[in-house]
Amino acid sequence: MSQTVTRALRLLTELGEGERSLDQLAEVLGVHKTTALRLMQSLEDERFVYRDADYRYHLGAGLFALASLAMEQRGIRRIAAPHLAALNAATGQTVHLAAYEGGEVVYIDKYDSRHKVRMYSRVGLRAGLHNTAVAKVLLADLPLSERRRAVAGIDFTPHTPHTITGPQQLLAELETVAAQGWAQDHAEHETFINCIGAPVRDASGRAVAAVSISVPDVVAPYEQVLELLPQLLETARAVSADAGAPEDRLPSSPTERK
Amino acid sequence: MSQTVTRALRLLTELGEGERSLDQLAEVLGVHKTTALRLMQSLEDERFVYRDADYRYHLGAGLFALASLAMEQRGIRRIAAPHLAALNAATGQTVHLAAYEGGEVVYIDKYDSRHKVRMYSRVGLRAGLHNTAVAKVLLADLPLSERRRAVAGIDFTPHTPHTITGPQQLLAELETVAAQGWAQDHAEHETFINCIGAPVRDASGRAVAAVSISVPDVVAPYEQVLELLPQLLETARAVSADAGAPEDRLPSSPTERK
DNA sequence: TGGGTGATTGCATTATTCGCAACGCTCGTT
DNA sequence: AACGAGCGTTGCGAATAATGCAATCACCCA
Repeated sequence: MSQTVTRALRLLTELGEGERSLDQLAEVLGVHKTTALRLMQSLEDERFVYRDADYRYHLGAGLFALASLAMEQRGIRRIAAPHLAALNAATGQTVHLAAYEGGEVVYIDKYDSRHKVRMYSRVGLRAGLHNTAVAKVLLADLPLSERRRAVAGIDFTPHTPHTITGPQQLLAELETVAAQGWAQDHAEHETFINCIGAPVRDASGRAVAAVSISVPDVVAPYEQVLELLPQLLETARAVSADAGAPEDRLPSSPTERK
Repeated sequence: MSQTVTRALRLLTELGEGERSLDQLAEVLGVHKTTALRLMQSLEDERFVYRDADYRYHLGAGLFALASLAMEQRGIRRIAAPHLAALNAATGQTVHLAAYEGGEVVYIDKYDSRHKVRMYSRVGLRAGLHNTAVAKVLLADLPLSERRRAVAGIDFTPHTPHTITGPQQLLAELETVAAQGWAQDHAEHETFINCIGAPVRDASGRAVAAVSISVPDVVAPYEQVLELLPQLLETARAVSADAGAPEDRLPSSPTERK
């Protein structure tokens, strides 16, 4: 593990909070400002940061370029985009696209609700593995060994009275999810939000992403959220089809839950 | 300058091209794979990269998170988004948003043409300083000293017969641009593409970004592109107004060129 | 003109990175 | 079932590259 790289990345993360002077950055790392300077010079050289006329550092265009390449590499995002936009337009609700990556589930796209209530989530952030619909969908599709491993690492701190509290319970839930082809988060993450999620499959038949709709209580109660299920499954089906998923892995009509 | 950081960033850039194995990455740097491994471990720790089941490295979610923060910090991008989308929808042409940053001009947003012809540009990439409409707009707004400095650093390699070939010519052109409130690229970058660009100002009155429309010859000739000028200026005006630009810095109707 | 803030550079010290070699793991082959 | 190739990982001395200090420079304001 490289101390130098870790420091440089921490500086980048710090800049994510906003512009910083050299002294402020040195302070963050607890190093001499000379050290911070040289780290920043390298970052500046590669255009990951730039300095404005006041010598303040900002995140730079190199980062954009890289991020936009990364996004393109996730072809599923581009394929999904029009379908997600349509779903967002049709339902007016918050729509997320998430993927499994190295033991965690991260949001890779988001379409905001047309209501004032905004969700606390952002592209690049992790989704809770045991209390979000997208994570359940993705975990449910993993091979059993990896699924167990992922579940074993979860911190089951309850966020709400409905939060799943242990690995056994989650594994059982994942079986249900796998069987029915969709997942829900019934006030498990936030007391006032319900979600439903469905898998998106590519040509390999594996779930490479998950789509979800999130609805706050104030907008619609739980029962009405379930009524959106057909639209969600249809969206997931359309995206999967565009991604070349085999016919027999496409979701059919919703099945009864439990 | 930190060798370690530079290497780590080069690895990230390499991953921008696609997934890579550890050996491939070590090869790129010309170092022992142990060295590459430890750099990557640090990057992985901070979620800038992740490894798939085959131990191949990919760009990771930490990068997305950071880039999306960086985008948010550029408030102008969010403010401009609906107006750019509208301009793109109304004209059907490629629309760019660019900003000046540390001596260069970079694209910070892009809306694709609805025609098959796609432009070679991408969010995060640099725009040529002497052969693009957006750069002319932004350079024209700089204080004279900085403008001269920026112009001094330009490589005036001609791309087309129309490319501006020297600093004097460019500085003169920038005067024109500043006076008329918009810029053009008349086949200066690519023989078959014409652009027009206009400044977006914020509360300080400075040009913090530039909007442009790019049109390939095959879609419409130069003269027709100029007919889009009122729409472009109106868009720039609307974005500037939303960004709190003072009334007297807003563009008025187009003036005659030269 | 002078003092203060903040960035930058030269240099000696040493912590940190580096490459090597050995180990371990997985997978495909015989 | 044993073998071997291919890759990723780890332990450890060698030495390179990062570090902090102090001095210098550049700029702004009183």
